Amino acid sequence: MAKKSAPRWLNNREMKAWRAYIIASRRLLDALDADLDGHDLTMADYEVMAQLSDAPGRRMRMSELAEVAMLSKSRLSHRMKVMEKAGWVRREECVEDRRGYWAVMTDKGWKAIVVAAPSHVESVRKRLIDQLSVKEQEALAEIFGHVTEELRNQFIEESNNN
Amino acid sequence: MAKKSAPRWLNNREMKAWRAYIIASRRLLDALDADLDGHDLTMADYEVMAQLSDAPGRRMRMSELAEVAMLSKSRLSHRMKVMEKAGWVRREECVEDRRGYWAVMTDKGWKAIVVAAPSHVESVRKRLIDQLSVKEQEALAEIFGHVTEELRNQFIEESNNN
DNA sequence: AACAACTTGTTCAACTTTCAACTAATTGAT
DNA sequence: ATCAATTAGTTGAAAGTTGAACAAGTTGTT
Repeated sequence: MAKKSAPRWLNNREMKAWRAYIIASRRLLDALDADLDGHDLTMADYEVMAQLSDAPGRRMRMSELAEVAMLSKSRLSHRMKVMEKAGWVRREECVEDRRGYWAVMTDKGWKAIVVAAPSHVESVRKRLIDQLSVKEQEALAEIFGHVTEELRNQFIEESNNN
Repeated sequence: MAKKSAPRWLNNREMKAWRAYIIASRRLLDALDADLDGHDLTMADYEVMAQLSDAPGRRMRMSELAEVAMLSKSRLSHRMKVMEKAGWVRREECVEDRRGYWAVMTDKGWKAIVVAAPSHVESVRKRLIDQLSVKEQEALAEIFGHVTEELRNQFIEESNNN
């Protein structure tokens, strides 16, 4: 991020887009988290549980789970300890690669996510999705799909330029 | 969030919009934070400093600062302690309301934000704004402006229905 | 004037997240 | 086969965040 030339400040339109996005996102995430509160879940934990419940056999390697839930391995490790204590997941040694572990969703965990999911989806609808027209939903997918893709490219570039 | 009727799951289009948004947002925020790392700032601290630098006299009441920077009072209080130790801000007793304090940006803080800002703006451009067409920027502002407004309405409704 | 209700801002303790260090197992090159 | 390099995952300490409790000041009502 070294700078040479004069900074290209955001013009009025750009600033509006950026501020609207950052403010709404913060508030939205707060609201969604608050809605999940009654289920003893945060968005991050919900994401872990949701990903796990979708995986074949409701089990996934720790690393892969960290990846898809967008958590660091360390963070996932700590959260798993908490969720394990709550009886929602369990860790099993991995035979194929004896360094590794399987994160496995328990029946209790499955029941918990089955109860939480409808209310969470309703919350996502109410706070975001149902507020948007079909066109806007499509725009959202298009815009942010592109942003993710570009972030990935930039990450690769930056890795190479070391 | 009490549920009665069958859950209205997200259809394919809705799911795409939601997932694209949540994934990109997480990655984007991570990237922006990483870009700020060299300036010893997080996004949250940057926001505090930016708001303060915009305020008349580069000073603002703690509560108002917490409000505009979207932090809890408690969190702001803690961050201020850290930033005060770094010499970027200072707290002054408030004469008009003797319960209160002014958060005041120091010269050192001003210099720090003046250095950080161009690089942060460049980062926001590169990761988001410059990736979007004019139409997309306008769509973003429109969509998320509306989401924030609606969140506010919902908050008021929910407060009344207690 | 009295006092309840509210607001400002801090603090403490519990909890969460980060970062670097670490063990153990696997991979790849010679 | 050996051994350096990489990968999987955990840990512990430090830093950050939350939420309730609190002191002190202000406001509004009677």
